[in-house]
Amino acid sequence: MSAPLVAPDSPFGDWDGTPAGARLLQLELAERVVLQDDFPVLRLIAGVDVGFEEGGSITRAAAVLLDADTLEPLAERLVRIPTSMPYIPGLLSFRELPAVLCALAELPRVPDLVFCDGQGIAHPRRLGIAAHLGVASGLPTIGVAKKILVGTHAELGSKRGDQVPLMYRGDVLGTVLRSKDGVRPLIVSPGHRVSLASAPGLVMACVTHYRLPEPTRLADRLASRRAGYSPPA
DNA sequence: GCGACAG
DNA sequence: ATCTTGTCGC
Repeated sequence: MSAPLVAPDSPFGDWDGTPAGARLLQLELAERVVLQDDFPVLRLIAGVDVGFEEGGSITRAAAVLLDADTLEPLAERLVRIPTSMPYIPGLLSFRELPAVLCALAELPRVPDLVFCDGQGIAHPRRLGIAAHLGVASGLPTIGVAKKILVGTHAELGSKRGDQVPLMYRGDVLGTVLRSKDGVRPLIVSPGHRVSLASAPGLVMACVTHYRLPEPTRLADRLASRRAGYSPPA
């Protein structure tokens, strides 16, 4: 048998490398997103996030595996890869996904659900990095962003747990969620194999004493190489 | 044409 | 995201 000539399984298939091509690919991949809950068991949750070194030339992706019930970290992995694309609003996954997939693959076990820093379907073409990660990995994912990319929403209460739908062009694309009293709300949207209705609850179940849920909070600490422990108990 | 714009 | 000390506020 002949050895495969070329088959570098890029997470972007046959992308031509241009921003225009990336947008077209997003439209195709968005059709594969499943917005129904599909995770029979929920024992392991992973959190992923990205950071940079050397003024941006090196991309650092962190993946943390936690026990879904106790939220105790079971394992964490960090990968460093040369940055291949600049940040372009709406095309974030093309810059960060390669590194994220590597870090996720390094985990000792496959998670039942993945929390990703950034938007899920709350995106111009319904394919934020969390949704793209879900379609690319096949895993259930939820996007947990700190800011809105697109969409508007009604006024939000100031107490922990308060939430209002994020609207965009007549559709509900996510939930603006107050994870703690008085803090800036989180923008939660389904990535893949998770419904719009259950995403907020899944995120709140992972919030302890901080604004960010444990999965992405720990991954964020690792990716941004910020040390620090978690005092209050 | 003029802004807005995840990380 | 990242560059960076102290400072205002709950």
